[in-house]
Amino acid sequence: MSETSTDRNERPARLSAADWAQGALDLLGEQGLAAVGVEPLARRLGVTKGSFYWHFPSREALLTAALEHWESVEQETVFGQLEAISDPRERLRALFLLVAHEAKTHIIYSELLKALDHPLVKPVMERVSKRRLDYLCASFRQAGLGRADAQHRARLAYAAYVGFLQLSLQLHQPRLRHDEFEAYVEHVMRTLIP
Amino acid sequence: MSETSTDRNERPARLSAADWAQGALDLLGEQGLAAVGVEPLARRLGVTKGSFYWHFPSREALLTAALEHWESVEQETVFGQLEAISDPRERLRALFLLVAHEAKTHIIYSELLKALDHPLVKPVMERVSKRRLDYLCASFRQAGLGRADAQHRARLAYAAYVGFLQLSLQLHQPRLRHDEFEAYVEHVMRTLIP
DNA sequence: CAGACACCATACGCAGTAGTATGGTTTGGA
DNA sequence: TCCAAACCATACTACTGCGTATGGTGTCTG
Repeated sequence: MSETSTDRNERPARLSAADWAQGALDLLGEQGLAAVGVEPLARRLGVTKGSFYWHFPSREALLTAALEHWESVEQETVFGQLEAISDPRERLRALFLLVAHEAKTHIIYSELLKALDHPLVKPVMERVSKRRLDYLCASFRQAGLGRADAQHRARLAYAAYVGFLQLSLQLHQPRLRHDEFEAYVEHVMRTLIP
Repeated sequence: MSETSTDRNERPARLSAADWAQGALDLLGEQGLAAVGVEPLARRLGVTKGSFYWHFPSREALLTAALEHWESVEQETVFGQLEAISDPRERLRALFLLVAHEAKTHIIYSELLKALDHPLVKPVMERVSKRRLDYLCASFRQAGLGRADAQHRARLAYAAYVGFLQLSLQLHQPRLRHDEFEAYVEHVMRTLIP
């Protein structure tokens, strides 16, 4: 991510605005939005906030940049691989499996979900959630459901996704074993995919 | 809640520990756990923190008391009314409808869900969530599902509940109109109740 | 009526964070 | 080589929150 770093590994590296934004996203995924502060992040990156305020005018600007970057990456990450699959049922299955094997994007999504009261987060999440919901709804329609049913089923499936994230990532729940988890995903797909 | 208040209305009231705990829950439901601070809450109650530290030794103690109170009330509020219904399918329907018409308990539950990283919150939520999940699982079993299916269906239903809370309470989502909302609940029940 | 106790205000110390000001160091290019 | 820009450190101010110390006011009781 950082072109300005030495070939070696770490220490004597100059930072770019993108490095700060990426660091913010890392911290966000690990400890939540509240933990994304200027000084903590600076310590983490091995510099002081004197560096930060050269790249960004404020903490808000950092969050804006980080969220913007996440939102753009999120698009292709989640939906990019699914465009190829033509059969809607198979595509829904693939989507469930993709989402189930928790990637980094989902961790960040989960943390952002917990920070929906923040004015910078809300509009981003509204856009992302709406896109996903619409995609789900369209897929369920293609799978044969009627207009209203598809909408409701999409909402249900998406709520299940969100709830699963919270319960499994945050609460460390009985921490499903791998096979048990696969069985759960199978059950969900059988239940929700027409 | 406060026995020590004047018959009139507000101002010249002495506070009890229970008043502080209730105030903490109110604030928690409105602005999240992070907003439950000693001084902010004191301002809200029209006193200073000098009062607070007479009733509680620390902020932690306040949170502990508030969570304890919430957990005990939560029990009867959610499950109390359902014990009466014998038919498992009808009981599940009633549960869905009860939960769907968002009460105050669910708002607090939702906020606590966003604060699961907090050491005082996690054990409480683990207990509450486990009780609810077990209850759901047992009901699905009584409704005819096998052992594994009941467990998975319970997990799915509970995830849908959690996700619905986050999406509808936090994100103000297209903000379902009343009839549309009822239709959604109907769809969920048709889909999830065997 | 006079303590005694419950409840509260005021004032303080300490720590953490946002943001500013300013000067120092490194780097690339003329 | 030398300058200018990019990058960073240090040292501040201001604010907010937790917790403590201490003294004040209302109320109940003997």
